[in-house]
Amino acid sequence: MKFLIDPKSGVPFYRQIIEQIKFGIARGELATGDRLPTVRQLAVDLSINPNTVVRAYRELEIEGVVDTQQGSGTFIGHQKPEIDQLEKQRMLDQIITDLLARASSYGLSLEDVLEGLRHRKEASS
Amino acid sequence: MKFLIDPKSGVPFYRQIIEQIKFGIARGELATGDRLPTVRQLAVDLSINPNTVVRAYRELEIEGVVDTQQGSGTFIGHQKPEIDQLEKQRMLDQIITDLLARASSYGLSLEDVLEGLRHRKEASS
DNA sequence: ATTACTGTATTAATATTATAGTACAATCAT
DNA sequence: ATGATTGTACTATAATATTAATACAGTAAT
Repeated sequence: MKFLIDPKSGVPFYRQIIEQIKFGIARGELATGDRLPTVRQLAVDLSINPNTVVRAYRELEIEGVVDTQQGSGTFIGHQKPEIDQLEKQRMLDQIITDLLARASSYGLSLEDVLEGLRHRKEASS
Repeated sequence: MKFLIDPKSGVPFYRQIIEQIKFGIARGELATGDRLPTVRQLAVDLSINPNTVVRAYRELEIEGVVDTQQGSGTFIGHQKPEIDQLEKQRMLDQIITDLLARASSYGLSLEDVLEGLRHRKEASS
């Protein structure tokens, strides 16, 4: 699984990591027992400080989402985060709200956006 | 439109304000030209400092979501019909590209987004 | 025991957020 | 022109959140 953080989003790095791991689990890309990148490796990949990764992993462990074992690594736990369909819907709402706000500031309507997306869909099929 | 902030959410006040205004626009409750509460009034309503409201409004203006006019107030952004068609199309492409990138990082497909937008459309009609 | 990897802990530095206070400037109704 | 309302600008301060630096400790393979 690939990780990406957006420094301009205003969302703290460690929270972005947490979100991505939760969603990775929700969509089945990460399953129980899977090993996460090491603290140092992910820090290098994202060009951030290892402690920032530590913080993300630790919060996830407190929630029971991951198991960490000193010396061997951090793994996806048995207890799945309560993210499911509701959380996914919330994220979709968030994304669409941002999209529409941005579109409207350029005089683009919901219909314009819908039309644009339909074209994308055709183009990709 | 009523505003509410949750001090316990961990989300900065100014960001909560921004979110609520964007959401209001997205669901049609706030339309172009509508006037937002004054800086001072909203500060009183939410029991926060006026500067915090200022910050929210300023960020929204930078994004082009609202227009502020000293002396008269802050308004939902005026659309700019003088943008030519080509520029509009280019902007739409950009917005959609950004949208899909963000959506896919959360495991949301183009189809998910389309579906979400259709719901918005129904809700607003 | 050594080596190289893992996470852990503590402290320090920096950035962000929120508040307070004060003064200024544009707009509008009168 | 006046007065009331609007947003703007600036400084200062404090609290909190976030990130960084550095040293420590467990695990596993050799």
